[in-house]
Amino acid sequence: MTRSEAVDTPDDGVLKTPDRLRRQASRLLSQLTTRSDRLITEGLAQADARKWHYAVLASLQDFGPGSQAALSGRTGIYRSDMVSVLNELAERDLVERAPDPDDRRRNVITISRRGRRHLRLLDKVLDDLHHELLAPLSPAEREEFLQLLTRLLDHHTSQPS
Amino acid sequence: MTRSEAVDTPDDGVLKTPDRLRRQASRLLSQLTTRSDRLITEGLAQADARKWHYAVLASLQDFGPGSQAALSGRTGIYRSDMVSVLNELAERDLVERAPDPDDRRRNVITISRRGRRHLRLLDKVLDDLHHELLAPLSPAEREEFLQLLTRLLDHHTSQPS
DNA sequence: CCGGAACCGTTAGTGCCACAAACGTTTTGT
DNA sequence: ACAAAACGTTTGTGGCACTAACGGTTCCGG
Repeated sequence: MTRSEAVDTPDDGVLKTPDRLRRQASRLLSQLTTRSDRLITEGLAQADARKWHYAVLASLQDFGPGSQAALSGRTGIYRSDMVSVLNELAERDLVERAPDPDDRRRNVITISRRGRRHLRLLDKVLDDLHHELLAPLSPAEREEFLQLLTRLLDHHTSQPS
Repeated sequence: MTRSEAVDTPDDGVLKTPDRLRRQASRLLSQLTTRSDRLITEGLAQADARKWHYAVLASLQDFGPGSQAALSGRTGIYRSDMVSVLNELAERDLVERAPDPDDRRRNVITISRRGRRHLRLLDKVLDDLHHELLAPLSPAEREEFLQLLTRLLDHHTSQPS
């Protein structure tokens, strides 16, 4: 009978996480984002895509051709990382990368016909994935959730201090 | 006058992000989490801590000493990564790591007096940081936000399929 | 008109995080 | 008694956000 606890500590806290952790917004955010990222990444992988592909294609579709720097600005992807994203897109013939005759520093990126078709597919795939991601929320709650996220993000992107 | 666009394209979309991206929950989540993580990481760094330190210390305080595997379960930190976290905590004398005489596979991790004091400091620091993180939301909205996050996370941790 | 500053795409590399694989040691189940 | 499992540890992987530096090009001020 060396086990001095088992009586008044009914072995409850085996896998339990402290409440202070459970209620931390930062922790909830990062854990949920981990799940969300995995969901999206795996879903897009089945369409031979990564989430950045979608961002670039959507930006091209909605705002027209642009330089890599412009795409970086629109999508938030770093220009360093943009290179390999465009390599992947170009090698799948979803975009065309051509030197800009007016400014020989630049490449002009254009979405192709296949790119447009692929974008429609990805739109559908992502729609389904987000349905799965937000499954437990009612339509009104989803809207509320997006609003809260947007407000928080706007706040922290405009005044980073 | 070779610039053939500037007229009917009033240079609107320079930094603009497509609405489909702006309204993607997964994207909002990961962007906000990036900001949140940076905020927390930098804030904790000023207290010579990382966020995992807090998770481990809080778990020890709330549920008592435990093996590294138990701490992994409580905090969600992988056992591989737990090693270096405990090294850092032990080298700061915030926890004690001793072999378990009853099961020589295990180490028993115990929070120290200094650890308890440090945990109180971190609690305060994190409280301030979360105040900053959630600044744009009213108290009711913060509660709503936490609820939504919790429900989503619970849903995706219980049934991962 | 010329020289430096700024911009462009690109390469390489950093640090953090979630996670997987394998290993020696020790304990457990049958 | 012997295989299976658990434990702590080391090492490695892949993704992401981000920095630094580079050669090439264009812009701008004197």
